[in-house]
Amino acid sequence: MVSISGILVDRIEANLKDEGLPPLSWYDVLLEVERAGPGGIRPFEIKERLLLPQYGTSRLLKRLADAGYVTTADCVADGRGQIVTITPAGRDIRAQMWPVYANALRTDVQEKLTGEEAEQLAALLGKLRPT
Amino acid sequence: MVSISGILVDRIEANLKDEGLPPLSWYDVLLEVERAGPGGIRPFEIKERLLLPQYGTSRLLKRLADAGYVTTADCVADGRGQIVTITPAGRDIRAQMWPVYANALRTDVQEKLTGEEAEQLAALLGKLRPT
DNA sequence: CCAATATAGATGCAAATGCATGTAAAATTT
DNA sequence: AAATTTTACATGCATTTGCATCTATATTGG
Repeated sequence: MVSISGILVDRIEANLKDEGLPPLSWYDVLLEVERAGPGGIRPFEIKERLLLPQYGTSRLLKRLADAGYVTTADCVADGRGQIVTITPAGRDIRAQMWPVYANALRTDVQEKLTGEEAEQLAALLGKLRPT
Repeated sequence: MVSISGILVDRIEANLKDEGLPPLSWYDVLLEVERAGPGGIRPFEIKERLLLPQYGTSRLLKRLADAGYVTTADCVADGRGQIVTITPAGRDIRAQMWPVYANALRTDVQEKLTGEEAEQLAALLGKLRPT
């Protein structure tokens, strides 16, 4: 990543790697799956919410499943689809990632921005997020 | 790219691709090389300014050279190093990329932010940029 | 009901990236 | 000035990404 605001993401990635934790994209997916609760979530929903390409979603989920962080089951309501649910290990690793995520933002960002500026930034970036 | 502000970058990338133009990273490097003027620039300087990994810089420059957008020559003052300069074709392609870049920002960003907000965002992101 | 089309997901192949390491030429140390 | 360390850049290998395409099920139109 180069240019503009990739800096934030790069910092978080670097910190996660230093801690021996998975990349940020895993966090995003795990969060969606965890939020979905026991009913699980369909891969295409993850794709839509995270704006990931279809093949990216497919492979990310494969890696998460291989790592034991999610499980996938055939969807009874739709023979084409799957239902993804989080495992205890998945919950656990996401919990470990969260403070690194937050700290990377707090440490690196607050070094250069005031609290008010950080809030403004968050708000502005939030507005950019496609609906 | 997922998360936070990668959205901006993704949009620009998508627009560049639609126009059949090279990726954003090429723009960044070309801009540095062009700015350096006839004296050229050393790869390690590009690496430092763009926060690219060393191997990434090396390969990016190779692709740019293969595409005919830059030329590399041995550095007389330092036997280890090189001097990179832009070619007319390089200047040209960067000029083609610029409006796409700018428009992607203007179109996608200004749809959701007021002019004032856009300026704030640029200022905040600028502050994050490591020196 | 059948044909055509759309949707969910997987995957082969090529290109890009990350990591570790290699080579060669400074710069520094003693 | 010889030995050591640092700096500049390249590259082999594994992982990841992008693109195109494939399979299978669902939906829609006649």
